[in-house]
Amino acid sequence: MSKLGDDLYRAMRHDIVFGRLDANSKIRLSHLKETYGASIPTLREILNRLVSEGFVVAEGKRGHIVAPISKEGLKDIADLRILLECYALRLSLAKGNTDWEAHVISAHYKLSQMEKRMQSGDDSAREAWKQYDWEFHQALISACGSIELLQVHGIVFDKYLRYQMRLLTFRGDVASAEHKALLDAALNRDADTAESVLRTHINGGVAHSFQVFAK
Amino acid sequence: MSKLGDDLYRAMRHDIVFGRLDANSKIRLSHLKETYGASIPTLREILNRLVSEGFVVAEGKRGHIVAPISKEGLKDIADLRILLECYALRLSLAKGNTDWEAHVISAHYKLSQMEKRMQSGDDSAREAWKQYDWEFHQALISACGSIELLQVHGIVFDKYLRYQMRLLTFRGDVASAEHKALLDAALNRDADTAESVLRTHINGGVAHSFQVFAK
DNA sequence: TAATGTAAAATAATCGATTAATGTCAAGCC
DNA sequence: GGCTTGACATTAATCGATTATTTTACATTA
Repeated sequence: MSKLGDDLYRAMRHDIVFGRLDANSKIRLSHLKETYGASIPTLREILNRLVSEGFVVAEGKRGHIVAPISKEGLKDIADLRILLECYALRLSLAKGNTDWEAHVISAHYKLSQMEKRMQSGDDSAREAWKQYDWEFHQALISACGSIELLQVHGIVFDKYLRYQMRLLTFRGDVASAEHKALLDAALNRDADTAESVLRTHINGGVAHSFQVFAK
Repeated sequence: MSKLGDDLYRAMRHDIVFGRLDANSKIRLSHLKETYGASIPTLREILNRLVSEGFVVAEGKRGHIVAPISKEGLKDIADLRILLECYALRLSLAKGNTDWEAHVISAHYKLSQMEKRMQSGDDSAREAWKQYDWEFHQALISACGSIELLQVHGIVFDKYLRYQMRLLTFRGDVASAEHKALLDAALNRDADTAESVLRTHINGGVAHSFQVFAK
C-alpha cells in the first residue's frame, strides 16, 4: 500500500465517518473519481478495504453503497464498543505508565477546552470536538497492550462516531463531567469506577441519539 | 464485489488460514497470478481486503507479506477470542430458539464424529476437523443477535484457527469432553458453565500450542 | 577484501481500455 | 392501462499496459 492509497483510504473513511459520503447512498465510481482525483481501479482497491471493515457494503455486480445506519445498528455497535473499550480500559489502567498518564491528561485537556467551546454555544467545530473525543478515548486504552484489540476497537469506534456525527448534538455538562470522571478514575487506577463511568457515558450518548433518531 | 472477486477472496483467506500461504512470506503478485488465475489488479483488490482484516500486512511500496505469527500474537488473538466468544455465547444462550438448538446439536454431532477419527489416529483430515470445530463454535454463538459481533468474531476466530493449523495436534479426550460440556451447558442454557468451559477450552488449546511453539 | 555507486532487471502501483452486467426507456401485446 | 420484451445507455468488473519504485548484479574505489 502506497502513500496515494493510504491517503485515499484515510480520506474516504473520514468522509464516511463524518457524513460527507451519506449513509445508504450509492457509490458512483465516476463521482469518486472527480472527488478524490484517482482512477477507478485505484478507488476500487480502497473500496475493498472499506468493505472488509464494514463502512461500505458491496452489492454483488451492482457496485457499492455506503453502509446504512439504523437504530438497531447503533445499539449493536454501541454494545460492541462497550464490550471492547471496557476490557481495554481495564487492561490499560493495569499497565499504563507515567507516559500514558501524561498522554491521557493531555488528551483530556484538549477535549475539555473544546467542550467549553461547545458549552458556550460554539457549534462550528463539531468535527474537531469529536476528533478530540476520539483522541481522549484512544489515549485511555492505549496502554492495553493488545494490538488486535486496538485494531478492532478503532473500527468499532469509528462506526460509533459515524452515528454521533449524524445524530448527536452536544450533551452538555453531563458529558464533560463523565470525561472528567473517566480521567480521575484512570489516574487513580480505579478500574471499577472507570468501567462504570464509561458504560454510563456510552449508554447516555446512545439514549440521547435515540431521542433524535427520527428515521 | 463479484463472484470472481468473492471466490478469490475466500480462496486466499482459506489458504492463509490453513497455511498454504506461509506466515511472514513475501507475497509475489506474479506467483499469485499463476496460483489463482486472475490478473494482478484483481488480486490487489483482494489483498486490500485481507490487509484490512489483518491476514496480510502491506509494506508500503514493497508489496505485501502474509501476516507473521508469534507467541505474543497467539496470546493476543486468544484473549480477544475469549472476550468476544464468551460474550456472544451468553447472548446466544439467552436468545437461542429450537432451530438454534438443532443447529448446535447437528454441528456437535459432526465434530464428535471427526474427533473419533482423530482419536483413532486418523490424522489425514485435520483441515476438515478444524472446519467442523469452526462450525460448532459458530453454531453456539449464532443466536447472539449482533451482526457486528459475529463479523468481528469471524475474523478473530480465523486468525486463531491459523495458529491452530500451524501448531496444533489433536489434544485428545480433553478437547472432546470440553465440546460435549459446551453442548450440554448450551442446551441447558447454563451461561456460567458454558463460559467457564469455553475459557478452559481456549486456554487449553493455547497452552498446548505453546508447548509446540518452537520458534 | 570490503564498501560504495551505478545500471539493469524485477516488481509493485496506477491507469486507461475492454468486456460484462445492470438499468432505463420505448414499443408491442394482452 | 398494465405487463413484457428488446434495444440502447450507463455503470461496474477485470485486464493489459504504463509508470514508478525497489532489488540485484556488477564495477570501481579505498
